Amino acid sequence: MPRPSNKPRILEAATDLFSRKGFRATTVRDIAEAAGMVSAGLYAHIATKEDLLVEIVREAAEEFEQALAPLVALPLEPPEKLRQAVRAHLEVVTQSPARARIFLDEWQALSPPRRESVQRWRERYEAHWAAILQEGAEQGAFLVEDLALARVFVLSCLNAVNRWYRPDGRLGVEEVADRYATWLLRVLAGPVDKTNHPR
Amino acid sequence: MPRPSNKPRILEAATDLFSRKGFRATTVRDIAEAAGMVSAGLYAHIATKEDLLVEIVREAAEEFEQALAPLVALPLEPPEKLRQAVRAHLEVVTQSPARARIFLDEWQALSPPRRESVQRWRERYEAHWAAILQEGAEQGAFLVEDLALARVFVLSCLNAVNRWYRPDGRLGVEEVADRYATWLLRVLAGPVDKTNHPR
DNA sequence: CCTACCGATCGGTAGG
DNA sequence: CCTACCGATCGGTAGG
Repeated sequence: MPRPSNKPRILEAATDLFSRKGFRATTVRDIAEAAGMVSAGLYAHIATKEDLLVEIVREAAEEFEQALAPLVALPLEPPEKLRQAVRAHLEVVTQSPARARIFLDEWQALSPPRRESVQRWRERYEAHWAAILQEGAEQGAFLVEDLALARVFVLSCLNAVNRWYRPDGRLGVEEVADRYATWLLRVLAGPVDKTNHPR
Repeated sequence: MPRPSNKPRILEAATDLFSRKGFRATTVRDIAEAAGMVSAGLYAHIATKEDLLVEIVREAAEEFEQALAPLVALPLEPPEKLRQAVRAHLEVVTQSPARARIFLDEWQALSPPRRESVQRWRERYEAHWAAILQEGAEQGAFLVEDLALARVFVLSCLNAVNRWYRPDGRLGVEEVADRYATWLLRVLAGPVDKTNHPR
């Protein structure tokens, strides 16, 4: 009978600590204690503290990827696709807040060789958003002038939710997603000129 | 004749290092070297490394405050006031990027007693934005349903510019400010219902 | 602002 | 996964 490894406990402890205190401010002794062992015991499961951070970032990247990728291929009207993408992203951001925070911010503590692979994961995820916006622009549903800037704008708003959202707060994630989607669709709908003046 | 103190050099070095590497990853030896002295020499000017961070956050808070406060009292139409506020905020964010980053993020490395005064500076600044939005709502120019959420939304987008803006990039800060202001005004203009269907 | 230094703590290893 | 430990580095001080 294989008894359960404690690796998941270590990852869980590190995720919580890295997200709350930051990678540099977290010691291997902190992690070991939270996982119920002494610091030397960690090294039966990991090679370095930095590997732990990479592994958490990878988990988080997969979580974002799996939330969004299926949606991108769906045959939806662009506004509805955007609305569902906003909801999917915010669900990850609010329901795995520690992992999400590490994917969004704390990966920057990695040293250059490992940063680059993380950067590729991030670019791959952002490419899904580019595709959603591109599709909306091609179909004439999104009239925004600068798609690259619009993508940055959209993801800025959404990612920041990770910093302020609290599960016991005034708004649930569905409410935030609905309002944010509505607002972002106003941005993407393009200039509204009720008087039909030429611009 | 009072010769010029090296305190400004220390602050400048610490601002650069804290913003690039983070507070925890920056050593007092790093700062001293960048300021042209040995680490013990720092302590002729400061009491602790943390004091240095507090001082930088205070400088940054003042810079944001001085950019926005005069504007808030001006007799401008709400959309124009918002546009000018966006520009003022983004100018600080892009022209003092290191200081701004410390005001926006790195202050969280402070331990609880000092964090609280920083939090008050931040709340004071955010109150100006609340006032701008409130005024627009009262005058009927901004029709957004949830002013508190709108303020978070607006500041999220604007603050994130600090993370991606590069002086040698495709867009200058004026262009980013103009487009962002346009987009945010679409959000704040409220629902546009060209067909006059009831909602 | 420098030389010299300190106690604490860091990430990680040896050996079982 | 533990006991025992290591070299490096940390923020900061003494004394001038």
